[in-house]
Amino acid sequence: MGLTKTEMFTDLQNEIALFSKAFGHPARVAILQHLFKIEGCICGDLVEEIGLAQPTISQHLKELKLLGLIKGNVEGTSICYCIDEENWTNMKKVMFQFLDQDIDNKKCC
Amino acid sequence: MGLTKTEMFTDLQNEIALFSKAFGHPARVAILQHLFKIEGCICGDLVEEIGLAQPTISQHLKELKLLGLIKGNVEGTSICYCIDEENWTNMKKVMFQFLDQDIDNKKCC
DNA sequence: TTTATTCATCGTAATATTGCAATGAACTTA
DNA sequence: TAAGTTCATTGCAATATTACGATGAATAAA
Repeated sequence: MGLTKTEMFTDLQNEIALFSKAFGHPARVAILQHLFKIEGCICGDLVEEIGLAQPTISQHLKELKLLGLIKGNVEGTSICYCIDEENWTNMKKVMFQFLDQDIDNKKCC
Repeated sequence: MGLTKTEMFTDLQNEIALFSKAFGHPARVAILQHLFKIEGCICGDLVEEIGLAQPTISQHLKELKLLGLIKGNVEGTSICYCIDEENWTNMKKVMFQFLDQDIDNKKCC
């Protein structure tokens, strides 16, 4: 029914899923990569950089901001976005722990 | 329109998004965690373990298999699933490179 | 004050995802 | 062969996501 049954899962599992969902669209990946490349803030040229319409970019930025991965500061008529270092570091810890598991399934398969 | 414009992005960006999408549902996170915990194969008890209906689990397994993150071997009437180590390692490389960027945005924000 | 710029929000259309009942396919066992 | 087990597939309903035109809010510049 398009409705994820979050109550059946642990907080950690839901957290991993939420972070992953944020990275689950190439536009958001591109936005984040650009923010890293710029090494600082980005004020305005994301629309040209990515190539989607302005409301679409704005929507993607909103999602990333809601999750806390980026933050935005008003700067005159434009807004300045950058990675939220602290939250990014926390997210990394969670994701690394999930991804970086070693496995030894010689038992079968 | 619900339709991602993949052609606007690089192969890497799309790849990161696809992997992330796979982790973007807590049921798939739980399935993968269980496969790691078991340290080998899992034949059948995933439905009880997760708590969703059998067709739903089957569908999630299919997605993970399609991406290559897990593989399944027929074993009598049941099927034995386990992590595909090689593909998992490759995925890790891609995801780590994306996630593990250091940033120094003292310039603003 | 008027106009321009920048970005957010609203509304809407289209596609995607999630979940499950019903059913089917393949194998095992009696 | 008949019945049981295990898992995949089909079909459907409901919700979520993506994208963008139109519009609005806030500020800057003329």
